[in-house]
Amino acid sequence: MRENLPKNYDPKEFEDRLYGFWNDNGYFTPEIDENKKPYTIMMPPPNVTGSLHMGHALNNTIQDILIRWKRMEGYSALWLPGTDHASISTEAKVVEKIKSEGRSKDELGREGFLKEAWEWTDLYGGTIKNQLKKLGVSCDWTRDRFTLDEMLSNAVEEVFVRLYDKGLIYRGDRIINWCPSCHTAISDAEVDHEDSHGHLWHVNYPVKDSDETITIATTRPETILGDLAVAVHPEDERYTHLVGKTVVLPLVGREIPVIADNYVEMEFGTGALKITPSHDPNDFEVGARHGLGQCVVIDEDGYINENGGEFKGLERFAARKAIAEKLNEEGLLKEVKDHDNAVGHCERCKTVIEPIISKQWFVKMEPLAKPSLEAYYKGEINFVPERFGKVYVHWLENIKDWCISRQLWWGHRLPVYYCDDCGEIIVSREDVNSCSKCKSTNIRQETDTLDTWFSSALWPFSTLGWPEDTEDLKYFFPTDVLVTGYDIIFFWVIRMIFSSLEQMGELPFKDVFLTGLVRDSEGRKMSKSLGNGIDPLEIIDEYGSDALRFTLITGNTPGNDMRFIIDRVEANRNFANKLWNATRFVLMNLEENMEKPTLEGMDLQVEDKWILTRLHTIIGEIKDNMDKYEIGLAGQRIYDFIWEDYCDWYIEMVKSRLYGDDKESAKTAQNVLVVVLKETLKLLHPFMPFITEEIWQHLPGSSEALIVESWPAADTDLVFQKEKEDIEFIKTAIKGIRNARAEMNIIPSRKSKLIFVLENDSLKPIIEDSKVKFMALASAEEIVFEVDKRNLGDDNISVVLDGCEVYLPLSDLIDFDKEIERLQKEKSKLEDEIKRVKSKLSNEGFVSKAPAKIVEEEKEKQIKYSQMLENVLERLESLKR
RNA sequence: GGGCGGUUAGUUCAGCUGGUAGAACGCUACGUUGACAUCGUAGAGGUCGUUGGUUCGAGUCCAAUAUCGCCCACCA
Repeated sequence: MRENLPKNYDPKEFEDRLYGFWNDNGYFTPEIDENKKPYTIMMPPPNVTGSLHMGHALNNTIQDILIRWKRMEGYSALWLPGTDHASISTEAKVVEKIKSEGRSKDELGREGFLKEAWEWTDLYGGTIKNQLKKLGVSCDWTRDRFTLDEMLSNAVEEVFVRLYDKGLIYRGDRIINWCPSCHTAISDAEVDHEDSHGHLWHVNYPVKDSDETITIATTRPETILGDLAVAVHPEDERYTHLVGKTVVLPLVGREIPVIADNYVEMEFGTGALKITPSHDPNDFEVGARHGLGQCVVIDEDGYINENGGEFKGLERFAARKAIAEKLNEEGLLKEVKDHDNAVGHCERCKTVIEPIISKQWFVKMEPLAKPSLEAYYKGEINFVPERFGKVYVHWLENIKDWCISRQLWWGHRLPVYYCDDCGEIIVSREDVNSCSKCKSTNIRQETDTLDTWFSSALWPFSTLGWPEDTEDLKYFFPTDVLVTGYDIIFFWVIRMIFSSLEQMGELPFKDVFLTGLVRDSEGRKMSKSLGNGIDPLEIIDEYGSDALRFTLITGNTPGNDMRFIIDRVEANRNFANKLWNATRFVLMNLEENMEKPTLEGMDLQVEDKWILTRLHTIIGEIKDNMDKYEIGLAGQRIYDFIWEDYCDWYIEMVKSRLYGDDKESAKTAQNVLVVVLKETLKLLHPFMPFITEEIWQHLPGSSEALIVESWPAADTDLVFQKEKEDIEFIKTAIKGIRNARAEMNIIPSRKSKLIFVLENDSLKPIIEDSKVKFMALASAEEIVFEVDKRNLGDDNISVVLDGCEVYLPLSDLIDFDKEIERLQKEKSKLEDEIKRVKSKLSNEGFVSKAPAKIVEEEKEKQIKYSQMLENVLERLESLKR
């Protein structure tokens, strides 16, 4: 059954195969088991027609690590995947597609367009899911959801109706952000403000029946056409006498009042502000306060309408230019200044947003925001890293009503019906055919659809079957952690929280793990327009999924942006290769008949106890790291353990036993090698699932699948303090000897005799016990002990250690000047150390105030280093003679 | 105008509740020892942006400041 591992690490050979193996065996699908604790993560649904980018790769890797870890810890772990219909984004793609075929939305009509959209979805909907599989995501595909699924659409309707009935959804004429290109309203969150260089036009408005003029300042002269007042600050003495008077609107001739309002900043511009209630959110407010009414001059396409007189039909920016010119001609343009300000752009298409008055549907936010803030203040929401809590609070404290209606077709149509006879508005879960008030059948459904985030806000529970009281919902809700990018806190995280508090009465998750952005190697945001995006699939193809995953989660911290450096992927691929080859080594040295590796009845040697101690130490440390979401640190610890402790030291130390005559000792080593390797594979599995599973299945005594093995627990019976210290000493000695030999340019093939001169007997058994290790790892040919170093000649290299000196007689090879130089270096190192320790210990404050333990350690160091220095000095003296 | 983050070895980044600065890559020298050259051994490289403060002791806490970047924001 056990076959050999192929000679080369080739992730392509097994990654897809293992994904299929896991998925086909149902390992991703958790059982609803009351004896187990649930652990739930909802995958942030990518756009249904999107494709995988590094951001997805990062946060899905994190989720996969968490879910695999918890699954191994024995939880019933559900990771629910799905996709988002992404209304505006998908609709734009479909519009573009039909446009390229010479057709338009209007031609197709609603039904026809939706048919196209579904075809598009069917065509591209599977793409990102298949790409995610390449990454190794162990999510439950049997519970795959789509925001337009019937089940989720029911949830959307239910929430809409409930909120409406509670008065939390209302319809109204408000000033909203209009995208003239996407031809829909969008919410505040969907507007990107970009600083742009513009101008500040100072325009004279003549005061009626007077020679006076009042000069206003505006960045948007085209909106003059819609002005309904000029406002000044109530306390602005320059204008007090004009308040209440009337001015004549240039170009238009309309007579409008001068009003006083606190909103006006006296210092800005001229201190006089034109008021255009229909095309500026602030002016809208001012206008409402003063009962100015409305005057719409820009239409939904961004063109001046019939209210614009001679400018009718001009595009808004052309109108700006034309109007500025006309004002200039008429001598009303006092001056034009350069002026930078933030201009709102459509997040999706980058078109400049036009604030317009429009009848739209809104969610009243204040009552929903309040509980969300309270939950946070009570400490019930844990942001990782914590600082994002402030972002959350700031947004909620300044929240405005949420415009949820979109003039789009791809999405959830509002469950709203209008009676054309009596004007009744009916909001209903079921289709409405007749008016509940006048019984008329002259009924039509609202044509608008909902903001795509309205449905994703319900994701944590709509995916589990809510509003039905399903078994899934009862068992898996609330979820445990949300993993997503900090850029969608406003769009999504907050909305899920208030939606869940409102509908479910509890938080949708306890922890919010926020990832940073993956940038290119120069720190730029990856973007299509720059063409600097790195395709995760290409990386996987070249280096393997495990290498990519490991790269994404190490060497960075949550919430901080990271640069994608290809060299790091290569390094991690090399790490996988290292593990692969270490396994091959273990396998080729196993007895054919080994069935189940065990520590039972084994006569553990000192290095066996050392590696077990190291293993069980990191098991504990990794648990701590994982509990704190320090997954990068956890990964780093396993990496170091495998490469340094296991490969560089343990395997090397154990080789002589494997090849030696002592069969029992060899057998013990074999068992420890496999036992430790298998525990290590478990620890590494969440991070590098493919290679670990592949190796696992090749090892003796393995269960059928590592993915469902249980997570290692730290075992104090396998922590051996004495043996650990002994091996640490041996390592230091070997390193010291190697160092000395390298500095003296002694080639490794030239073996040397090691003469140990001990300060006392305590080290003797330890050294004797490790004779073989010195032979192998320090190129020794013989080990002897000498009591009196005066018996040794000068033709030695001397390595000074804590508690002993090691002499290497290599008379013919020794360049004494070099040896003196080397010892001088040792000397100054030790002197520096002693100086540091002494100054610390002579500091009255340190000795009296620092913890006794720290002081004691420093004292011990002083003695140790002094002794070592003495030995070095002695040695130097004898060489100089 | 507010808020936040970065500033640590040539490069990319770690560094938890303060106690002699770490990794990877790169670089230098050596190495065909029976897993691995996608490797091994050894080495060089840092006044932890600057200035103050708290402390016996600060990369680590506090305050200023410089610089880069991000987010929010109704001075038109």
